[in-house]
Parts: sequence; structure tokens; C-alpha cells
Amino acid sequence: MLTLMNSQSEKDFLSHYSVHDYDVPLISVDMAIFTVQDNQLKLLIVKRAEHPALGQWALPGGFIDVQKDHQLVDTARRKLLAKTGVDTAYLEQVETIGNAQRDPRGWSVTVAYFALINAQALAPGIAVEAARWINVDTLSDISLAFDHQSIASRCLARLRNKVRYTALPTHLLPSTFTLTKLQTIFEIVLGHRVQKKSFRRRMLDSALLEPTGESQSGVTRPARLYRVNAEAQPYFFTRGFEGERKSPTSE
Amino acid sequence: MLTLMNSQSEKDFLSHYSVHDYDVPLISVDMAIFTVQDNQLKLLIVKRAEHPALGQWALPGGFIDVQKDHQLVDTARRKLLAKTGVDTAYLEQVETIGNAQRDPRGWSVTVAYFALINAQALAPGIAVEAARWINVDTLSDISLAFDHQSIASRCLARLRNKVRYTALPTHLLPSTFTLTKLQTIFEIVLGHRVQKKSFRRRMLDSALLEPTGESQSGVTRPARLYRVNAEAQPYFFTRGFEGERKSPTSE
DNA sequence: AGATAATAGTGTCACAGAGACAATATATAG
DNA sequence: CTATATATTGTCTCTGTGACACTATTATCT
Repeated sequence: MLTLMNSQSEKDFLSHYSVHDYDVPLISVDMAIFTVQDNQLKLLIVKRAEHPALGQWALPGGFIDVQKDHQLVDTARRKLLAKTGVDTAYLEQVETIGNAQRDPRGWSVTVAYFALINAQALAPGIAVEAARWINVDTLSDISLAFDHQSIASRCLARLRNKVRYTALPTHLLPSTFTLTKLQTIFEIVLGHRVQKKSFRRRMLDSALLEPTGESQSGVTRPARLYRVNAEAQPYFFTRGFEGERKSPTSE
Repeated sequence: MLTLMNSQSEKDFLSHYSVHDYDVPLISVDMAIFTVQDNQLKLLIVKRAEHPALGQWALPGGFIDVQKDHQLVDTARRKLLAKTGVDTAYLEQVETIGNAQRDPRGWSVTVAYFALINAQALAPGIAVEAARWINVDTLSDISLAFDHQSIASRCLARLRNKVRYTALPTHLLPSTFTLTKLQTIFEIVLGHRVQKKSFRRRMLDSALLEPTGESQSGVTRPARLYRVNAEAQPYFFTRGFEGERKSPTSE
């Protein structure tokens, strides 16, 4: 009953189909990999080892391997693992850009992801020479291949925006952490201070965290350790951090 | 100085490059086109005229035309125009899905967009037989080709979520409208009622709208007409609609 | 042992914006 | 002039953030 007006069966159609009969765009995956080191939010860039843009700094990325990659995010995961040695990270698709200008090879589409990784999990020796962590604040000073600077900016904007009303930055920390550590990470990512009380209220009321029962002892009062609550669903706070309420110096 | 270890120049490289030397995925654009008719949020589906999945209902979509389309969104715009006759619509990229299973032709990537159009702008006669507007509430009862049901759900979820803290539904109305009309559209999209006062406060305080100075006269008190403020930047409310505060029937 | 320094954690009020609900305003129709 | 229907406004409550000060707990110093 599916024959309809077209007498060719789907099976016949598929047996003669080849993507190479068409003028197809390139498709790739590019990644903005973020971590926090030295109290700075940093982005990984790599030096291109192949044409085009050989020798230029760029975001890690590459083509889909239709044999190895079961789905799109696997391509991202594979690139992440290759460049950082990390296979447990938060990955989020940000945007797909496609046009005829962005790559000299022709019409090209790239799917941008961002990843958050814990700096402690980084394999130390990997690709030191061909890779660099740059402070995101210096992103605008740096020249990257293709449209990677713009892609990186978009990923950063998405991250910063999302941090306002989710608990994403937990992924930038080891599996257990103190609330003060977590707050510091939030502040680094957001780029401004937040009120201690507001921060703690949010985190503790949301049930996103659970206490491990242990404390981190130091030279001062020990801080309780927390981990991410495994049962917690992705959670959106009904209000974001609002930033400062009164600005005494500016009207 | 860009010669490096690789003696081939980028020009040489590009002159020998062909995308057809590689195993590349298919890439397409699929769209969830929404409008409001008869006080219902509706989604456009079309009957497939070609293999594969010939004769099945699906989301409008298709391949990038590397000649006609300057960028990805142009593909979406072109498909939208072809199916609805509408060329002024709100378009937003939602998600890109890629895997080996979703299309029988092989590894396939699709970029999903949603569009909001004003029902009054619809060209009446276009493709009536091969297209249908379905109520989004019946989406789960309907079988669509490929993974289009899942894509449509994601687009709907994105739309509903975004309506909570933006003024997107203005795009579902003609260029001038009353606040009551706008509120009704919000309620239809959100799927629940909102408080009249809250709604008006938000809209009027945000400066997203500006009064036309005119009123719509009817059998009762005339309602002021508004239009979208052209200078207004995309605006996110600091709080979303919160829904009902007390639920008297459920504890 | 007691004082000090330093960070962890809490109490409390002000404030903004949403929800609830009622009151008032302004058209047309009869 | 009155009734009806919808538009528009007033005002109180409620929730969650910002501000800021206060208390708690540890190690170290004297």
C-alpha cells in the first residue's frame, strides 16, 4: 500500500542510493573544553597538524568517523579523550554552524559542543606542545583558525548563562568538594562574586548535593564535604543569580 | 613559515581535496513549524513524496542546497517558504541529531529548527492535501517518519520552556495585537493559565511592546493595540512564570 | 590554658517580582 | 439609562535573592 505513485520500492531506491551522487557539505564537530586552573576559567586550544590552517591554533575537533561513532556525541567524546585523556566530562551541544565561507574546502557544517572537565583528572603529559590552556578572558586577543573564535565565544556565553540557573560547575570539581570551593568555581565561571548565604541556600535547598558526612580538615574550621546527588535530576533554579542589587559606585 | 613538517602547501592540498574521497554522513535540516489556530498550538506535518519513508507523515525538511543556501538557516527558511508560503517567521535552531540508525540511507545528521508563524499569514491554498496541522497534544498519538516524533517533541519542549521567560509568542500573532490576545497565546503555548495582572506587569514593564496608540473596538470596552518594539533586544525575564502557587485539589 | 587568626556556617531584614483576587473603567446593545 | 462584557488597575501575599553582621570551630602561637 506504500507503492503510491512511485513504482520503485524503497528497497530498490536504497540499493541504488549513494551520498556521493550529491553535492554534500563537510560535517565536523568542534569543542570548547573548559576547566578551572589557577583560579581561572580556561579553554583548550590545539595547534593544527594538518591542512587547512596547518600550524594555526584551533579548537579541538574533527570529522565524524562513521565506523567508530555511534552518534554525534561520540565524535565529541572521542576528540575529548584524544586531547585530554578524560572520558568523564559534562558534554553539551551548543550550536551548529554551516555556511560556504567558514572552511576553504567548501560548504561546511560544524556541530559545536562544550565540555567541562575537572583539572585534576587531566592526564599530565598529553600533547603538551601542541595544546594550550588559555584564560577565557584573553580569548578576544587570540587568533584562531576558521570561525573558532566565534564558536568559542558562543560556547562561553552559553556556559556563563547556564551557570546562572543550574549547578553545572560541579563538573569542574573532583567528586567531593566543599561549598566554599564550589562557590569559588561559580564565581570564576560567572566572572563576579556571589553572596555566600544566597549561594548556600540555593545549593542546599535544591537537594542537588548530598553531604558525604566527612569534612576537610585544614588549619581552620573544617568544611563539610559534599558530592553531587546521583538521583538529582537536571535542575533549573526558578531565579538566576541576580548579581549586585545596589551598585554604590555606578548609577 | 607555515610550511612546517608538511611540505605540501595549503593550496596544493585544497586543489586535490574532494569530500567524495571520504565516508561522509548525510546532512539535512528538519523543522517543527508551529502556529496557533482555533485556540490550539499546532504543528505542521507533511506527507513524504519520495523515498525513503514515502507516503509517511514527517516534519518538513530536506537537504542543504550548496548553491542556493548561504548558511544553514537559509535551508530552513527555504523549506519553510516552500511549505507555508511564509517568509517572515521566528526561526530558532534547537538541536542536531546524528547517528547511524535514524535514516536507512546510512549515517545521517539533521539540524532541527523550530519556526513560529502567524496563522493569518499562511497562504491558504498551499499543498493542502500533502500537509496537515496537528494539535501538539496529539503528537504522541501520531506516527512520524524517521525520528521526527522525537525531534518534534524536543522542539515543543524548547518552545514551552522558552516561553516561560521570554516573549517569543508575539511571533505567533499579527504585527499588532491586544494584551488579552497575547495572553491567550501564551496560555495556549504554555498549556496553563497565567494571572492577568502578572502577565501585564511583565509585558509592560519589559518595554518589549509599544502601544500603537490605537484601540481595537468591539462590543465591549476597546483594548489598546500594541506592537513589538523594534529596538527591543532579545529579553530574558529574570523569573519565569511560576504557575499556580497553591494547588487546592492536590497536596 | 588562653588568645588569635582564619575560614565555615547561620540569622535576619530588605527588596523585587510573581500569584491571588477584587475593584474600577469604558465600550455597545437594548 | 441600564445591563453586559471585556479592559485595566490596586493591593496584598508569597518566595527566593541580596546585604551584611554574627556565631562556630579548628590550629597555632604565646
